[in-house]
Amino acid sequence: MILETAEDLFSRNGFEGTSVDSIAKKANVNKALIYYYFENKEDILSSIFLSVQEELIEHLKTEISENKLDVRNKLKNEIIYLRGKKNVISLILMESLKEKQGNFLFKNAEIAIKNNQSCDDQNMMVNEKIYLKEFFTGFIPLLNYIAFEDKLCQYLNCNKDEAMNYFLESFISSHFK
Amino acid sequence: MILETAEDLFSRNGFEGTSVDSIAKKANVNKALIYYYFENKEDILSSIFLSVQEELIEHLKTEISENKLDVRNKLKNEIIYLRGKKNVISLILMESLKEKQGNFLFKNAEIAIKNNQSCDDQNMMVNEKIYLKEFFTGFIPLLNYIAFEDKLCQYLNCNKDEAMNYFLESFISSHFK
Amino acid sequence: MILETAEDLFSRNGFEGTSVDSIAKKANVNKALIYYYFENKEDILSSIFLSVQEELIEHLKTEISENKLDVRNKLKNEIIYLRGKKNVISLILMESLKEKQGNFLFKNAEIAIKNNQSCDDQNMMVNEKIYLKEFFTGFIPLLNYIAFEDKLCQYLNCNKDEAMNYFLESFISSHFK
Amino acid sequence: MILETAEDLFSRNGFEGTSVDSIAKKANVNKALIYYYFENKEDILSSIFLSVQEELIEHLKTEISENKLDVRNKLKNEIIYLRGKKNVISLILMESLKEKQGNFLFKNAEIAIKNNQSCDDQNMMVNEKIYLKEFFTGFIPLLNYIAFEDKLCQYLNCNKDEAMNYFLESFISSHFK
DNA sequence: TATGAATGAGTGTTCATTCAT
DNA sequence: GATGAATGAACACTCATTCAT
Repeated sequence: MILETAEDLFSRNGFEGTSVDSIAKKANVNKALIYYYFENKEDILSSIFLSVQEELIEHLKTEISENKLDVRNKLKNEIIYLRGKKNVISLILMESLKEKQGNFLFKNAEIAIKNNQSCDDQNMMVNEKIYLKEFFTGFIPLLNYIAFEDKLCQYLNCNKDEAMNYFLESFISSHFK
Repeated sequence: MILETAEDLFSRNGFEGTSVDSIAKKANVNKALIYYYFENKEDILSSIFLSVQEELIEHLKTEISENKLDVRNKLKNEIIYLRGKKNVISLILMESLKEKQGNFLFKNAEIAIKNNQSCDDQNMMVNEKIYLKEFFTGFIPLLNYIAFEDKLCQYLNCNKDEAMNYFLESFISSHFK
Repeated sequence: MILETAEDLFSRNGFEGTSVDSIAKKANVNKALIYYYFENKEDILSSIFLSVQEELIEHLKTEISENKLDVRNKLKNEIIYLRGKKNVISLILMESLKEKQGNFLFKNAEIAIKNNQSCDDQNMMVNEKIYLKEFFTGFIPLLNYIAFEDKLCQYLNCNKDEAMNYFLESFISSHFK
Repeated sequence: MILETAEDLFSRNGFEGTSVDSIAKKANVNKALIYYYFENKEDILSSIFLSVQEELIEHLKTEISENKLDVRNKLKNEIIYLRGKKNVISLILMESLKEKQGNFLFKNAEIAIKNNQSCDDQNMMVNEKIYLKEFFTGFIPLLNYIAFEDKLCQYLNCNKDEAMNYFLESFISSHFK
């Protein structure tokens, strides 16, 4: 409950823009209790990141098995799945841009890319070239789509399904030439 | 000087992660003087965003004129230009993900996309489809490359020129099929 | 075990500088258990003081019996004995200087002085004059020597035996003219 | 004003037993203002100690000049002078007993002892032996007398002048044999 | 006895902002 | 323009203490 609330607030206002007080209040727990479970505010963030990573690994396993679908439907399912992770995705993108942050985003991209690689071609190594390609034309656009979808639909005054279809079309035609 | 310092600190630590005190100290000005020039902390951020937008418009004008170059060299020049704007790009990406933020990123993308459009085909409207395509397969990857270039090169243990070439290659082959 | 740990931490960091948490952690007991044995934090301190007083009385009894030794050797033995009580002595000196503290130090001095008096001259009352003399030229220098011995040896860069001998010499020649 | 108040509260309740809040309240200043003048709570303590040391050095200079008086009257004047420093003396004694504290007490004792030495015998070095003698039979009893005078008079139910005379008598006869 | 979880009030410290000059 | 001083509210974090089991 604390972690869910923290994730929500962090993703809305950023890590520094969220007070532990506000987490406590929204999660309906005593502030001191938060410090009973977490060493400090940073530890809350780390815990969120840790559980995301575990979930990602778990998710990638299940993904491999549903091989029957075509690319478009696979991606559609992926987007629907990722929408549920919108908050944490925004948070990761946001915090990864800061100086102090570690390589959480890069590491997770590596995990995901390695996983995809192993489907297509078992022998291919994840070298810099592949990493950069997958990262900037696959990973980043996808995560940013999830993070910006709502706001952008509002800005463009279009509905989400339409936007998703347009995004899918251009993403597929660009990423899987 | 104040704006430059603020831009630097905001981009490193985020808006909320930066105190007006720290800006004053680093810019070597009295803290109260900052409040003489700016209404409040938010106003500093707005001013940065405003000048970025003006600069973007100016930049897009000059870009049109250098039509002699091929796509690759045009992009290379663009990346070299944008590298000088790394801080503010990180800042915009970072802050645009927050709830309270407006549509600054979307507006600037629109300006840039319209500009590009007008080169290729003056009559084509910037509809949702085009916007989404350009935004997620052009604008976002490019800005994220600028923002993450240094950190990612460190993570992958490769040099910037190599990384840029790989990025350019995959960006061109995906974005300009 | 709790009392020993508390004594140790109180003497190092002072009463207010020591948290019940830190006592529990260092004593390897549950924090709530401390409150099962002691009413509150103050009660821990009182218990320490109480047991010190009991020990003092016991100690003074045994002291009388070993009358065969000369002053110097008696004092030497006393210092060696008191060294084992260094922590609690520091604690008493420290806390006795605070406003809220009672007369624990004065009372114990009285007990000790009365005891000494009764050896020399049973009929002599412990009047103010004697008390003040014994307190400030006997009790206080001795306890402070115990409390400061280690730190002072480090400061003066001398060894403990040497320091003790010098202390004994000046203490005897001043206190037992 | 802040320093005076802090000195007062620190000496009553100890450093850790005094909150910055309480200092601000009693000194009638905004709490944040305290942090405008001092880096942190420790810095307040250091500042007190620093000014004490400066005052001590200044005081020792003036002391040398009034050579006409006999020992007893000199000491009496000294006690009257030190009474005005009662708070800070308690504080120093108290804090010096803690683990984390530096050698402030020892250093000041050294300054004072060196000064006295130079009066009596210019050629005599302040070696360990002299230091220990002066520290434990001179410095410590005197400071403790100042620190405990009031409380002890209350405990013994005697008046201050009487107590001072008794103390002076035993101090002189022990320290200046 | 013993413990994990919980809490209200407090801690030191920093914040954005203002004011008098 | 420019500054040192000032402030109330908030900050992250810890405290002594309690409760349910």
